[in-house]
Amino acid sequence: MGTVTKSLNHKNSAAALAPVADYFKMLSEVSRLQILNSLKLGEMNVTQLSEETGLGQANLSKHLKILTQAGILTRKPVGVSVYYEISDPMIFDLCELVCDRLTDRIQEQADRLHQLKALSTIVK
Amino acid sequence: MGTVTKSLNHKNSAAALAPVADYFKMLSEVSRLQILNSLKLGEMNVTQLSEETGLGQANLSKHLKILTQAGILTRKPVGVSVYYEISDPMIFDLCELVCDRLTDRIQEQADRLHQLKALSTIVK
DNA sequence: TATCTATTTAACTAACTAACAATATAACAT
DNA sequence: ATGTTATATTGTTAGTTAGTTAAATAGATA
Repeated sequence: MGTVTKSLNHKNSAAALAPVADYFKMLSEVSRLQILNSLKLGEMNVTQLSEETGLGQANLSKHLKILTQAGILTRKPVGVSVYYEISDPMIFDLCELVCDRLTDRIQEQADRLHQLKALSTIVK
Repeated sequence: MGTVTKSLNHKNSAAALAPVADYFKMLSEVSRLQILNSLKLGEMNVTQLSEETGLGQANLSKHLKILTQAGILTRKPVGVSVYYEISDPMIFDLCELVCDRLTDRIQEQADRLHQLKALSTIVK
C-alpha cells in the first residue's frame, strides 16, 4: 500500500497544482497582458481595445472570453457594444512582483558586466 | 507622425510585456510547479526529484534547465549527481497570491450554489 | 421588416512545446 | 583503461493554441 499512496502522491499534487498552472497560463500571453494593461485606467469596449492594442477583432474577442471566464474581467453590454472592465485588480500585484524581480535580474547582470569590465582593465 | 507613434505604441508595450509573459509562462506548467513544490523544503538531486514528482528523467532535465536559466533554480553538481535548489523564493509569494484568489473564487461559487439551493426551497 | 454596426463564433493553419526514446556526456570506481 | 551511474541532449511525435478569414448573432435605427 505504501507504494500505491506514494505513486498517487504525484497525481494528487499534480491535480492540486493544475488550477494554479492554468491561472499563470492565462497571464503568459503578451496579447492578454496588453488587454489588462489597457484596462488598467478604466473600462473600454471592444473597438477601443482593438485600437489600443492593435489586436484583430476576432482574436481580441477570444482573449476577452478567456479572461472573463477566468474571472479577471467583467463583461457588460451597453447598447450594441460591449464594455470590459478589470474585476480582479490583484493581477496587477502579480505583474508588479514579476516586474520587480525582472528588474533586479537585469540590474544584477549589469553589475556583473561592470565587474567584468573592471577586471579587463586590470588585465591590461 | 502622430499616427506613427500611435501604431508604434502597440509594439512598444508588447515588447515591454514580453518578459513578463515569459515569466508567467514558466510557471504555467504543472510539471514545473511540481518541481518547485518539491524543492520548497530544500535542495534535491535529479533522481530524488524524479521519484518525488514522477516525471521522466529527460523531461525533468529539460524543465530543470528552463527553471535554472530563468534564475529560479540554482544548479550545483556534487560528484556524479546534480543538486537543484530554489534561488528565488519570491515565486512562492506569487503562487500563494494565486492560490488565495482561486480559493476565493471557489468559495464564491459555493455561496452562489447555496443561494440557489435556498431559492429552490422557496419555489417548492 | 430591413439594415447597419458591434461583437461573437466557427473553421483553418501555423507555430510551439511537453513527453518519450535513444544517444551522448561527465564523474567516479574498479 | 573500462565500466557504471547520474545527468544532459537530440530527434520525434502528439496535443495545444494564437492568429486569420468568413459567417453568425444581437442590438439599434430607419
